[in-house]
Amino acid sequence: MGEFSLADFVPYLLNQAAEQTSLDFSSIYRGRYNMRRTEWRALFHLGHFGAMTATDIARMSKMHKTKISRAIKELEEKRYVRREQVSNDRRSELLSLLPAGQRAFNDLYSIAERHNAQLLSQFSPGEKLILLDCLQRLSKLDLAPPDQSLM
Amino acid sequence: MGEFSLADFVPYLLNQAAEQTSLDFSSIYRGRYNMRRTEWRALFHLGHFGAMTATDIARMSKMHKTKISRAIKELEEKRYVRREQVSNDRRSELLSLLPAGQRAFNDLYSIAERHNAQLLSQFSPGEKLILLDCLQRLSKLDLAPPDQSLM
DNA sequence: AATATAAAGTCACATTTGTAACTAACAAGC
DNA sequence: GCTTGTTAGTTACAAATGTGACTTTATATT
Repeated sequence: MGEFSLADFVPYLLNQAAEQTSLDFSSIYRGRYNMRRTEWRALFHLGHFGAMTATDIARMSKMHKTKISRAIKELEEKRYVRREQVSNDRRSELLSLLPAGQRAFNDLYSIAERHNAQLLSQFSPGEKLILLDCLQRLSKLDLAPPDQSLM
Repeated sequence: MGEFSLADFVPYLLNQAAEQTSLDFSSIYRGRYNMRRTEWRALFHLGHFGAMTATDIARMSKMHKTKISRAIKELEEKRYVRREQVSNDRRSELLSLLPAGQRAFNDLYSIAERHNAQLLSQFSPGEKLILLDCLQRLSKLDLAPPDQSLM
């Protein structure tokens, strides 16, 4: 590798890009639904992957469990999410979207989709493939759906 | 448009990747020099680009000026940075590294370099080129608001 | 059964951040 | 001179976050 510049420093670049790309979208879920980023993320997981526990969300999103706890509390007060005792383990609560939460998710999801498409539109198909693959590898995402049988 | 997954949502991926990749490095500048991330970033800018004002750092790093202000205050108390009245405009202060700051920068810079090389080592040369190029384009992107009617 | 260990989730406290108001210095217009 | 507006940087207060302790429940060992 040749000369090392700030412009080639990956964590820095990722941060800059993350700031830049999430700015306008955050104003939307905040303005429309008065949601914080952690709430949007939790809602996204529940809407996209279906009902799961707070621990599942924490594992998949890599957010700390206290952040999840607070986000869920907010979403519950907004009547977006409900808790259920579903297993024989009374410690864990299965979270699922209520109608209002489902509507908010559908709305924001479609906006996210368009926003994402717009961001990616500047890249060629080959660049898109490599970019997404590299980012997934860098983030070491654990996107495996929750396996109930393991719990 | 095909199936849209969280794993393909660029702002989300960027955030995850940014968190993941800056984690181990942050423990270094925190453990060795008791610096927060904003301090490290400000120090990085001063070390890499040379003396500049707080406003310059804010503009280049896209951090808010209050964050910069607090970071500079900390760096000044650690005797890493000094302020100078250099122009005829007495509002602005030129910031530059003091010897201890320069040493900290050199140390951390070389670690960042190795850390970066290690992060990139998992990618092929072609992937590296595309990844860095895409990230640079994403971080400089100035998107028009997708839909004004949303506000 | 009794004990120890661990997990799900919450709470309390301290740190960090965002927002808006603020001071001080400049700059333009009248 | 005097406004009016702008910029550099700081401060104060509110909001968000990280950390660790805590409660309750489950599991493993003896």
